[in-house]
Amino acid sequence: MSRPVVTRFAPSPTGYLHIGGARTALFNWLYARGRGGKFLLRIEDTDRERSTPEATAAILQGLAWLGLDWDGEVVSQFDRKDRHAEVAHEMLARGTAYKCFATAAEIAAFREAESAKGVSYPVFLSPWRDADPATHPDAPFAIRMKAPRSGDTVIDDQVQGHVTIQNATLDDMIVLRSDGVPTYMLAVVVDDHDMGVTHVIRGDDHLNNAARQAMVYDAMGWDIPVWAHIPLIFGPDGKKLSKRHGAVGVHEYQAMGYPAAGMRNYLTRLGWAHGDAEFFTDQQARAWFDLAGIGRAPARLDFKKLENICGQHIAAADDAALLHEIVAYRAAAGLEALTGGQENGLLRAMYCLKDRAKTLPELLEKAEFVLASRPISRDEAAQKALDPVSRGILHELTPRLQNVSWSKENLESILTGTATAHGLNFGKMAAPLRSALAGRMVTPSVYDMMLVIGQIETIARLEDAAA
RNA sequence: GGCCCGUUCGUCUAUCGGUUAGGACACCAGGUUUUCAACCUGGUAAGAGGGGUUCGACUCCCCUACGGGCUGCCA
Repeated sequence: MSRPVVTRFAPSPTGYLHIGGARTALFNWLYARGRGGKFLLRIEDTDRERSTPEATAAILQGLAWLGLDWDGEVVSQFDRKDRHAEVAHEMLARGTAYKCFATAAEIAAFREAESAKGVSYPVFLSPWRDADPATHPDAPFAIRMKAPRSGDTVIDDQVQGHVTIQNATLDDMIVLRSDGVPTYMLAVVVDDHDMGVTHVIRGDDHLNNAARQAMVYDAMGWDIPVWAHIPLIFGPDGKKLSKRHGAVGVHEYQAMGYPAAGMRNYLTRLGWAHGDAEFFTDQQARAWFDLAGIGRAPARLDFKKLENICGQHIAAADDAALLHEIVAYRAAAGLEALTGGQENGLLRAMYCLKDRAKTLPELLEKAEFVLASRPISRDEAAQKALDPVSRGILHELTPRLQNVSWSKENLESILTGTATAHGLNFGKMAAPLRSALAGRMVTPSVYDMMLVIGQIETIARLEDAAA
């Protein structure tokens, strides 16, 4: 009985990929990928005024960054307008739609008159619904769906449950405009049907529309897909997400240095739960994701939790993969590309870097010791750590490091030995060492730094600092 | 205005009529420590309000409040 799952993401190309849209795409992707199904992409570009190729490119880029791959070609809704019109005419032929000659001005006048009379819900009832074709004028007409005027339409939604909408509150929606251009309400249904979409997972701003769309499916005798209307995402203050909240486009999250795996995990968990699972891999997400686990209330963005999750993913990431992600991040953030030497250094240092950073820029900050080259520039705190006494100790240290085999054990005994000789605990001595080696005070362990940059470079930097 | 949806710790959530309402992030206190990150121990903290139904409601029903959505020849 179970047909293969086909889901889709259908953004309109009027801007960047919104974080909420990204989550919708992610849910669709997870659902399909977890079931061996297909995940399709359709660009709803029928609004020629607002659609731009740049926006389409931005959306594709955003999906690519998040690692959401789609099956087949990207479908352009605009390209399918002839098919939409064909369906509208078929509805006409079936008698489930009719020609309406009412002009926009007439409809506007009707609404105005109705609200003036105090009617709170002016549903426009076209006088042409049951008109004799013989009375049709030779004028432009729109095609309206002949919707049921009584009774209820029940949407069986996987997230919202059974939602009942009274048909009397719905007007006969236009499926084909008088200029022959199909409306969105018709196009979605035709496209979803033609593309074989079995599960429609989308924002709950479409919940009410689902009733009208169900009518189109019925009018054409098509199977209604499984519906799942998911709540929107709110800003940290519980208000609708908008630009004043800061980052709303996924590209901004990339530029802030959140790893894609962390974003996927966080976004999956936002509005969906699988028991107490908080941190999980893509494999687990695909295996666990289901419609039943989706919550009904809008969720707020929480950057602290995003960071925490991202930190765990950075720590768990493969070194080479992490390096690639860092390279991409720097490009996205408009930072200078790393040199080959810096990349190699990063790779060697990754083991002591990745479990101390929650974001990529934080990792890079702590990697300064391997990214910088002599002479090491020091920030203010690092300069303060190099007082005369400290310099003296560094100076005294270098010969001891000269003829030693470079291992953590040896370094440990030399450094702690020197510290105790001066009546210092190791913490006191680590400060000038950090300053000398990295030029800053927030770094990996001093042993790790020395091991990574090597004996010669270590001694050179200590001598520089002691001078 | 009408219709539709929603409401558990600050936040994300678990619970699917019977629990001392659990976990995670954040926060606070203490510990560890080589800075940061991390880690260990403990702690503060929730069913919007009001009615029902029931032996028993966070859970089912109704009302109110608040939030959101839809109400276009926009998508």
